[in-house]
Amino acid sequence: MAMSVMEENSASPFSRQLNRGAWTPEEDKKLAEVIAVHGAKRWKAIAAKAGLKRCGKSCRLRWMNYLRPNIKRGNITDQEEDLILRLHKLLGNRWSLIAGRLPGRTDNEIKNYWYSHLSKRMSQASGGRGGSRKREAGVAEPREARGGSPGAFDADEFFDFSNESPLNLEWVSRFLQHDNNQGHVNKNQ
DNA sequence: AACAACCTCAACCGCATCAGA
DNA sequence: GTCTGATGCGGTTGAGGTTGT
Repeated sequence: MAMSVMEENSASPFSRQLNRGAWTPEEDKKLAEVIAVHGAKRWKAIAAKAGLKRCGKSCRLRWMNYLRPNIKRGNITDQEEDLILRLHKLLGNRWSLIAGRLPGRTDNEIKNYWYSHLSKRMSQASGGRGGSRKREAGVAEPREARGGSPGAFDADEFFDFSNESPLNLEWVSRFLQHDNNQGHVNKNQ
């Protein structure tokens, strides 16, 4: 298992012919074309079909964070920022879960926004040290907690408002009510 | 104008989990 | 039940841009 990962994204001699670094418009175009035909799955095969010297993982990331339709680019709104702050307070560094509540935003974008804007502000607000963003989040949880740990707060269930617009006010008010009542629920799971 | 320091964000890495054989 | 490849996620890095001196 580990071998497959190592084989795909390490800098081993076996992968040195792979492109790295920034994607070119040509690569983007090829990738989008292949995904349009074959769908966004089997990334290794997609990379091969597109003739890209990229690993499947890199193709997936590029698609998910940049090329995917409905990606909302540009400034995070005040409403979104407030939501991120509150969701992070509740969920910790579960960026994909937070991103799921912000249509058009990616986990990577939210993570970057957190580290570059919000964590700094949070540490200032709490009299913290500021400075390096490394290791500042502090509320990261064990990996086994991901995907919903049994018995504890089930974020997936909590956020299952499948018939609702993710940003509608009812959901927000439900969330805020929960947050006010159990604001620290995430911390000691 | 030149340089340094800082900031932002796209991309990479390593690991865990999922799913199919 | 085990193995293996694929996928998803959070943490981290580094290039390029911006701001300050």
